[in-house]
Amino acid sequence: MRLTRAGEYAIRCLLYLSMHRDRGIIGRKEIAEAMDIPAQFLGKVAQQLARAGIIAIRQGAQGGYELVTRPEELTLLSVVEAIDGEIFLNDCIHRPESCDRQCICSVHLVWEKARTQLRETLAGTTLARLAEEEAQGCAKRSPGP
Amino acid sequence: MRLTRAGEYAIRCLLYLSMHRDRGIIGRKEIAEAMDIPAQFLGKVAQQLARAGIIAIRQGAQGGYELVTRPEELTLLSVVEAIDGEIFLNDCIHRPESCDRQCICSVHLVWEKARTQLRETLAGTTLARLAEEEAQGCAKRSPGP
DNA sequence: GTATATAGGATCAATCAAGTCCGATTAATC
DNA sequence: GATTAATCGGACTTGATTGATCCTATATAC
Repeated sequence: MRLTRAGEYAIRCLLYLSMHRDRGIIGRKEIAEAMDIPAQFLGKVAQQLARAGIIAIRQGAQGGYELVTRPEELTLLSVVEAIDGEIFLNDCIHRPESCDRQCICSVHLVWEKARTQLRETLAGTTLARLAEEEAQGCAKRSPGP
Repeated sequence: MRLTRAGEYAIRCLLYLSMHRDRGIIGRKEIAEAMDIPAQFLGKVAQQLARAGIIAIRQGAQGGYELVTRPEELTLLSVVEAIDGEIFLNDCIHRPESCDRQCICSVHLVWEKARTQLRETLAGTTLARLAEEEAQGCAKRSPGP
């Protein structure tokens, strides 16, 4: 599973919104410029985030995006899966019907384990924590638990 | 990082070779038929495995492929990386120059951690163990340590 | 020398990623 | 209410990648 650009942009956008939550609605253009995201493309990404219930979109003048999920409850996993779909590492696990071989299952177990680990790692990281670490600056990082 | 078909075929091929190691050189056609791999495509995959020093290829009549790495020492990681290249989950980690943003590093740490976990899981699985589990049949699996 | 079998380069169709364009729509403001 | 600001959302483009297949060259057993 590869994190696409769209997924990366989604994380950046939400990071910005998390760090400026007190300001409410923030324009797409501001976010795009601050976080180096093509503005039009951000529009696409934002639509998906809105459909997933992560942000709210306000159209018209003074419109923009607003976080409607608490950053403490927003995990990287939900962000990535809202954009790129469910994480899977190979076709056979995602679509069992694409692989009718019965005896590769020992291999599948390994991939299943790897997938679970990956999802748990992403599920264990909240936007709130990322925003906090960003605010502290890059010099003072901690790898976290 | 997505396991490609080529990677899946490589694993199947090596699994077959591991389970029939005593027979030495085995023809491409036999492997292809037994493991449901397009024969021509297996040729491409085999070339990469040979370049990585995992198998030896014998041309000509009675030619075929032979395992030259001990299955006990052959890990899923080395197989996958021989075929699909080094595992990475996003561009920014693979090519740091593609992302000159300084303050996404807290995010990068998470991806780095996930990547390391994934590689360790794959590195902890040998072809020997997979072959053994295959031999025992699917009904009697154990998730492993 | 002939039959057998892989090597390796070229090619191809399908899919996907990443992004752009543009008319439609919505909302604030004068 | 007209204007202006801003996003929506579908169509489109471009480039890369995947998953093959075809064909000629080459190597080997017999």
